[in-house]
Amino acid sequence: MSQAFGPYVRERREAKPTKEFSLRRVAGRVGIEPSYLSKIERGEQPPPGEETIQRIAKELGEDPDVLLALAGKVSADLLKIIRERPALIAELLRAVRRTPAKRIAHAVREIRDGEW
Amino acid sequence: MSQAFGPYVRERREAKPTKEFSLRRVAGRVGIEPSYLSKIERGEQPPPGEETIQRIAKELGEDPDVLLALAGKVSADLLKIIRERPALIAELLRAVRRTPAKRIAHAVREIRDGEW
DNA sequence: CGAAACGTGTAGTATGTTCTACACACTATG
DNA sequence: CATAGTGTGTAGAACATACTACACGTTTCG
Repeated sequence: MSQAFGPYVRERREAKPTKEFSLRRVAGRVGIEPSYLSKIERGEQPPPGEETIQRIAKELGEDPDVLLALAGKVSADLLKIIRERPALIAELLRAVRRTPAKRIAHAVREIRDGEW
Repeated sequence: MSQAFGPYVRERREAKPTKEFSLRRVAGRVGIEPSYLSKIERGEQPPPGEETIQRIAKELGEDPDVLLALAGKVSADLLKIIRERPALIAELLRAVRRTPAKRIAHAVREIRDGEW
């Protein structure tokens, strides 16, 4: 669960063209110790907490949900959505487990735009 | 988050007609210390871990997802479903956030049975 | 009435999570 | 070449999570 997150972040960060994305500067803007980010990127430490991951995502222009998933986590706001109607949403999630992306996207459109 | 779980479990357990549902016996079958269950039911301790909640749910015939929600948690298998396709499922969940239950149930049926 | 079962109080413990602080050796640059 | 910046190593620490072990007084019931 934690071996994918670090290297991915490193790769994304190093893909940036400017010197503004040195490990130390990114760590500084994210608000963590450089040594901590270093260990995380090399997978020596497990991924940081959600808030820190959100800031890393913003900093690197990555999708927070994807980054959180790589860290084995799920965004707190999604958890809240589930907890508000657990039986219903659990049913929905288990229904989409093996559903092709196309079909889910179609359902999203229907839900949003109203299908009647 | 934790003040609802305990009392709800207590109420459900005490609603059982037989002596097989004494705190001690339930704790025994669930595999935890009676004093621990006692404290949980009175909200003196936070809810137990997911596995324990699952066993309590089974023992009392309750919906595990609902019990987990009362404990401020979400089932690990649902988290896995999200983590497998984070962007897509996150979009789906945020789309259903304020959608009436009826409409979600309709979408579930469509997803399951195929709407074309 | 005595033993078994009851619920609860007290006192811990093991493990995981999420970080900080600082020193070090190397590299790039003005 | 001095200095600023780089990534990393070591050593922890604060806090949360998820429990156990056992003793105590009370109630139930054969």
